[in-house]
Amino acid sequence: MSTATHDTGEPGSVGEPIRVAQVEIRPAEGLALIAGRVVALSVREFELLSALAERAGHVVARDALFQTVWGGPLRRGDRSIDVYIHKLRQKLEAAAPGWRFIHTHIGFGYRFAPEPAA
Amino acid sequence: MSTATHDTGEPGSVGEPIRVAQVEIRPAEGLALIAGRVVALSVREFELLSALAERAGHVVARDALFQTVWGGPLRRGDRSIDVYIHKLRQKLEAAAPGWRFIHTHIGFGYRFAPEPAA
DNA sequence: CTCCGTGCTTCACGTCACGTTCACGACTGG
DNA sequence: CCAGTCGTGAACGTGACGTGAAGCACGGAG
Repeated sequence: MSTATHDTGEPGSVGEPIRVAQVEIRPAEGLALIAGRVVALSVREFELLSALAERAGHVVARDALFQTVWGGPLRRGDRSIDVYIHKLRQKLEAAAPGWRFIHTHIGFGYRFAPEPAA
Repeated sequence: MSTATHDTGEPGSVGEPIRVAQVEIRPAEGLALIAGRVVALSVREFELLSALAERAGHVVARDALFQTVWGGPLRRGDRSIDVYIHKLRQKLEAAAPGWRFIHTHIGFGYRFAPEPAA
């Protein structure tokens, strides 16, 4: 099931690599590896992916996501999250064709979970 | 670990996960797991399932159900409940073929209880 | 200083999911 | 047989999300 790493640690301590299936995130280096390939991510993209991957398998609310990555309350009508989810999905799919990583839960938020494209 | 659980202990409020047989409900995430599979539910579907599962094994009156999920008195002729029970049954059966979860008690309401279809 | 590339935000518009209501058929109890 | 209740599919208005492009801000190169 879950990749052992049941993180009991706080996300505040940047340093622990996150591994979920074929996805590896190295906070210390600002680097992400998907299916063995290096994926260049910007700061926002990287933190968004981290926030999602840290709670892999769980739905993360848009609210909480924005709070974590942007550091403030999500203003109504703000579409930044959507845009960056889109950019992430593009890069992830480019690195691992045939896989889906970020799932939308309308009205709630997003869930990170590597699955075959079905 | 992460979010400090705001547990009011109130039934119907967002709080602890509900587990009944192979069904797991996570109110905080709007997520349901049936037989180990993630079942994406809309807000209404999710709250309806929660309301039923919270009183698993008991018959919940249509009145009470509507009050809990829709938050108002059930208007005569309103079929919303029926429609959403139908949607729920579809998704539940899709996730766990051969099982029946929601049982009709004509004139009274519905009862949540996982049973083999046989 | 000016030019230019990169990254983040905002805007516009199309698409789709959600929730409500309607319609019709099947079933129940009297 | 009749009236009421439920199952189920479909239509429809609304809002949420996906997505491409434009607009800013910033920093480095020339």
